Amino acid sequence: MATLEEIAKRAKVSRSTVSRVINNDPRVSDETRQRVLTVVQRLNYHPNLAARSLAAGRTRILGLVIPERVTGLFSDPYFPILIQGITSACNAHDHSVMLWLAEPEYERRMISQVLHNSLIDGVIMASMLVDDSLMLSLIESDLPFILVGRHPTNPRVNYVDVDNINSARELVAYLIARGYRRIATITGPLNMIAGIDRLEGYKRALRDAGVAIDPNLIVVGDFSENGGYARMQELIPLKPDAVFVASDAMALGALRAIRAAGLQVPQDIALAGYDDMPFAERTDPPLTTVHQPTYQAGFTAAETLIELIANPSAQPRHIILPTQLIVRASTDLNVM
Amino acid sequence: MATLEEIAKRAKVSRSTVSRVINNDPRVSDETRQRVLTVVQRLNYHPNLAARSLAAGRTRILGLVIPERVTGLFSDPYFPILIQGITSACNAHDHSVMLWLAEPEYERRMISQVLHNSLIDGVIMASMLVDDSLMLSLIESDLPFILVGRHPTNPRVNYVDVDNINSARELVAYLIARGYRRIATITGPLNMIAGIDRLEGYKRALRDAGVAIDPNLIVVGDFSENGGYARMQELIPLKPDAVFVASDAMALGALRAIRAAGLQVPQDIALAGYDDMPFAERTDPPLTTVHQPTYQAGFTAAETLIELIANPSAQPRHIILPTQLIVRASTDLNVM
DNA sequence: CAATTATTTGGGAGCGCTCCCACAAAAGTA
DNA sequence: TACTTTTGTGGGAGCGCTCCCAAATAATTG
Repeated sequence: MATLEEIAKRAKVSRSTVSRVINNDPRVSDETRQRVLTVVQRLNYHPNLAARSLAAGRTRILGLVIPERVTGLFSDPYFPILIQGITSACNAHDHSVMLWLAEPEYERRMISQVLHNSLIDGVIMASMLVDDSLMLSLIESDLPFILVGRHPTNPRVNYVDVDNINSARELVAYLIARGYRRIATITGPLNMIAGIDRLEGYKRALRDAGVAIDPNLIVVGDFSENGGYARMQELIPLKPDAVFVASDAMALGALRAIRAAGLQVPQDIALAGYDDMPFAERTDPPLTTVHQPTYQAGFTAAETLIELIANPSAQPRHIILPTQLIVRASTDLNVM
Repeated sequence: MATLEEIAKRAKVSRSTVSRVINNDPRVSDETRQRVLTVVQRLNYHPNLAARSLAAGRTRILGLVIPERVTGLFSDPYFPILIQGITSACNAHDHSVMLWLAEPEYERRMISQVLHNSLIDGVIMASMLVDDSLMLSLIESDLPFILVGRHPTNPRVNYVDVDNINSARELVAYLIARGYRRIATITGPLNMIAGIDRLEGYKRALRDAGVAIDPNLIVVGDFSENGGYARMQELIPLKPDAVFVASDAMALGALRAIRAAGLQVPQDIALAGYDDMPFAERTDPPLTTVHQPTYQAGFTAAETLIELIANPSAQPRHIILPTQLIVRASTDLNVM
């Protein structure tokens, strides 16, 4: 494998000049640049990233950390779509991605790998728990990082998120407007900010409309399909007329549970999810839900992180992406 | 951040000795080793990977390349599960993963990134096309790599796979044994080896049973749910009594198409998939399919690659993992 | 036209580690 | 006792790059 020095010799310039050329330093004459580039291409030269990293302290590699407490979480298409957005942005900005799935049994090792890695310029963390220990370590470290999903308390933490509270509120307000009154909810895990916020949105909608909040109609789920099935089974005897489920994956399970009980959606129970996963428009009946731009969130997170790496003293970024209420037949027979 | 030299000074030994300790070299006295380890822990020292890589030429990082031609391919849970297996093995062997989703528009750049990266010790490629250009480059390079999915022609290429031909044959043979005769198939893409092999298994089963192969009953799909829906619509007018769909994701689409046509599974058309994805047991009716150990495939691929890196002159590895026919109600009302 | 400034180039130092060789001390052998 | 072997340790060289400073050359200015 060719080295800088070889290219230099071949192009009859110094190591430094070649380095300038491959790093797009303007202080090189066009003539020399051209000569160097020719040799670079002829020898198919690529700089050694390890050496570059060692000398410059930058690698153009982003670390991506995804929790994996619930194995099923990762078979939800949310993360794959998010990853696509991230890798797209990385491709567009000539960066690469290192991936860690946070297996609890290796947590300590992973944390030190990520923090002391010296091979990544920054970290993207997706939907961690509010008290995640890696996140606490990151806050103390000086490694740039960004969350997908807001941090509830620390305003200095960068994040990309959607307005979970208001979008959930809007969805439940819609259910109320449709005439439903006994509205239950299956929440996400309440140690995840998305779970907390969507529940808060549910409560606000009821409060805004003067509908009493019945604690029995609030059951805590785990974002998994099987969890949705089980929680829905608990809700059915309480005879809600509508259920807001905090994720489409859980809604899928809830739908099965309703069917298994011999009830119909939306005639007996109206059902609404959250996420607008690709399958939501193909369920039977199609699922009313909140569209959130998952791919875009990944893309934006990566792009913002790259900016933050270039400019570490920048103001904290709190980016809120727009959502959209998607009404389908699971809450209204007349739609689609 | 601490360096080797600092630890050495603090522990009153040389740089070399510290290096030996952190690399588990036996040529250190227990006493010295203990003293060094104490300092290492007190200072929370972690070797700089870039420096190590530069000096030693090894990084303990594996590259993972996943095709992304069809965006939907990645929202199929197959890849997430595979990735879980890979990262698990990496965790167990103290390795890390760099991820590339092969976006066609960046193909050339990705190839050179992967090949000239000097930051990865080897590459895992998942279900590439048979003539993938990165794979061709890898064959010419001396970077160790392993495929998930066999290579049809080159016996020197390492792979982990299942016996797609025989498992598909077994499934179709089961359909024949159940009395179905007019058996159609929706294949995978025929530029992927899994697509080719599963079709071959289908043909062999028919041939073995002396059932004529009707080319009209063979339609080429793309492993996506929407593709399955569309291909099934084409098949319905041909009135097959059973359909072997080459992936569960496509089978999901096919199931919708059959329902949309007002037909019943399995009474009007029996349906069988392939993969045994988590959702297959939750469809209505549950889906007969072939279980393949996806997580295990990822785990084995990573582990084998790590071995190959340690021992580059090893014999090529062709690892076949076992599959299992899973019979559910979509082919037999009496089951489950 | 001399003096200043801008542009372009070269080479040394050093990033933090591993590998090799040298050497001292301890252990084994004739 | 003198020799070889084993065990443990230290230090130099160097991996391939970037960054800094100096020097040479070209362009600009009063």
